[in-house]
Amino acid sequence: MTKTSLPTDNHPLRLVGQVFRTFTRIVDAPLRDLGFAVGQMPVLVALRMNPALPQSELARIAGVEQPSMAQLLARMERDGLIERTPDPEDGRSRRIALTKRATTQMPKVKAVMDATSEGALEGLTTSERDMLGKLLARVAGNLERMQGQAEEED
Amino acid sequence: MTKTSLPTDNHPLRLVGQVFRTFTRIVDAPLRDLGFAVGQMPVLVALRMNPALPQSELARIAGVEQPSMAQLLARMERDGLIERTPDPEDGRSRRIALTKRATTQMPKVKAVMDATSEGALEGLTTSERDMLGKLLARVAGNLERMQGQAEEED
DNA sequence: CTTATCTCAGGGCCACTGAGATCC
DNA sequence: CGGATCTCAGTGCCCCTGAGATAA
Repeated sequence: MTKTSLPTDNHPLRLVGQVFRTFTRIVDAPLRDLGFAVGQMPVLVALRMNPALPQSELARIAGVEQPSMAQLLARMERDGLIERTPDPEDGRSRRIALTKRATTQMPKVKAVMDATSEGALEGLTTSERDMLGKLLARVAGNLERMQGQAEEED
Repeated sequence: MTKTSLPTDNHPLRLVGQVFRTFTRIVDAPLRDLGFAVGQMPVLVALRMNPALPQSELARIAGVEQPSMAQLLARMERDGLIERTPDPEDGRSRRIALTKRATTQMPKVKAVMDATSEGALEGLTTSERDMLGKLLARVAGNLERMQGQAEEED
């Protein structure tokens, strides 16, 4: 029972931060070797499911402001991961798509992510994994709701 | 109803990232109003439990390199949150301690963190919270182990 | 004219590596 | 002399706000 008093926080939320940071640190080097970065994952996933999206939509999906997404996409364009082509139907907008090179590399990216995820979940049964996913989804839902409410209070 | 969440990648790990980012975004503003930042939380918790630690120890606790911690502490010193005093027993080292002002503000910081955590966990029963904590702890343990192994492979 | 989309400019935080200075 | 501790300098990423330009 000793355990240098951590009476203050039993918050699972602290653990979430720790898991996130450690995961990021582990995955950072191999992704960098492939020419990718951790922050790009939401964009990659979105573009794999939907091959041509406007910047505003990507910002919405990733939950960041537009200039933040613009900057992220600028880095990705610089690194040859995406292409921006004019939207024929809207002169203000440009469609974002993965380059051939990025598409080719995607399986390796996915392999890195999957292998690390599998390592992280090692020793958990299928039903435990399922439970973890469901609990996290509920927490994520709560937080999204809280964030939405905060935005209405201008 | 477009519903951005096509269940292609169900990794709980993706959810962890989402939870972490949303949580950070929510607490960021109120903490900033109090003069604190999210990245300082590990330091604050460590210093509240142990009132005078060397920089190297804080870096170890937070799991970052020394220059990263030095920079974080420089910002905290600039903002009047910590003080560095010479270590009487080791001329190379300086002891880091919270300022009176920071100590005074700590309850408010804790209140923000606790309230947001509670909101995030809303609707989860006690046993579900417990389960979530235990599963996350196991995942965190797996990742720490993986990170340790990676470091041995220079 | 108003609104939406994107760009540009500038600021801040947090992480890293590499190269020292200083003390044990 | 090593080795530990911290500083300094430079880099990169990702996020923000505010102020435009341009097209719907």
